[in-house]
Amino acid sequence: MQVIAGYGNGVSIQGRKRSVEPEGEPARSPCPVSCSLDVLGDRWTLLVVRDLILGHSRFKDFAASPEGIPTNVLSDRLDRLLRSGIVDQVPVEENPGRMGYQLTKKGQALRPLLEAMRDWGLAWAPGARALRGSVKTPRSRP
Amino acid sequence: MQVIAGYGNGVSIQGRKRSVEPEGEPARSPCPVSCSLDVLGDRWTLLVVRDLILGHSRFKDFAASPEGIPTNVLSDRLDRLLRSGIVDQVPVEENPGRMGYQLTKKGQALRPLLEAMRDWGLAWAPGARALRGSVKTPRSRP
DNA sequence: ACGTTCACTTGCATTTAGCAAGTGTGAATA
DNA sequence: TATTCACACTTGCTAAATGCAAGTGAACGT
Repeated sequence: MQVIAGYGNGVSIQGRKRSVEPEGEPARSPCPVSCSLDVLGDRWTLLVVRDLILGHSRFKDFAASPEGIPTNVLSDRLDRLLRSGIVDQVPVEENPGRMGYQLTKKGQALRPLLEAMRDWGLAWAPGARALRGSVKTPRSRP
Repeated sequence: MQVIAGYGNGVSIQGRKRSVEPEGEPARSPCPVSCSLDVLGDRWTLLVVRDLILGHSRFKDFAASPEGIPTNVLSDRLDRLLRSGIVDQVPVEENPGRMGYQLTKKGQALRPLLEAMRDWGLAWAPGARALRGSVKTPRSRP
């Protein structure tokens, strides 16, 4: 489901802005870990968040990431991220009328989680290695 | 696939110890976040790790968690966790001959990740609330 | 005006999740 | 010893999600 051009909430600009309806499924339990996994628990969602943290903002950029997310899955994940308030849409600077994605406050709050995941991966996952342009822990300037 | 009684690695004790063969799929990319998600990226795996951190060690305990993991999925996740070296099996203390699960060092290293997930859930997930016996940040004694 | 890029959608085969029921072994009980 | 019970799974089946290739239409560049 993805209403493209409609009245009501999520006013469309040239058939590009998705309508953002609140959300779907009920939580499996009140456990905060479980609730987080209800939103983030799959193989792709956090990779999109990673890309957003790295500064990517457009569909093609997410699709071009080395893991190769299928476009229908990407479309679905962006939709969920919008509905759960982790990202929102803004007109692309160099090209208004085209929409890009960015993290909301709620989404930016995922940075420590991504960093923990990166750290564990570096320490314990066999094939992982530090990458140019990977998520960095912010440091106070010297 | 789950060899129950066999010679070779993973010597069985009364048909309860799973054979632990290295692992399956190749990494999607060398990104440490992606590599972590290759192992942890689904709706159940980290809930099992949470239970292990909470001190649970047996199949029935995981199965009894409020999220209600199906037993076939639980079986599969324990298998993967074993193969990826995040948990191992030990005889249950009060009842040797019965096997329980526990975190390895690699698995214990997931604690910061779980804590980050708990923190984000508490701060941003609608239905989340702190639970008795939930994952706690260890504090230095006063 | 025309072709290209972009952001998706659609169709379809394969895989995984979810549910209920069944199986074999060890432990407890009669 | 025979029965029952609990436990740790497995099996079978349906529904949903994933993965891949191809298609669509608005926007952009020329």
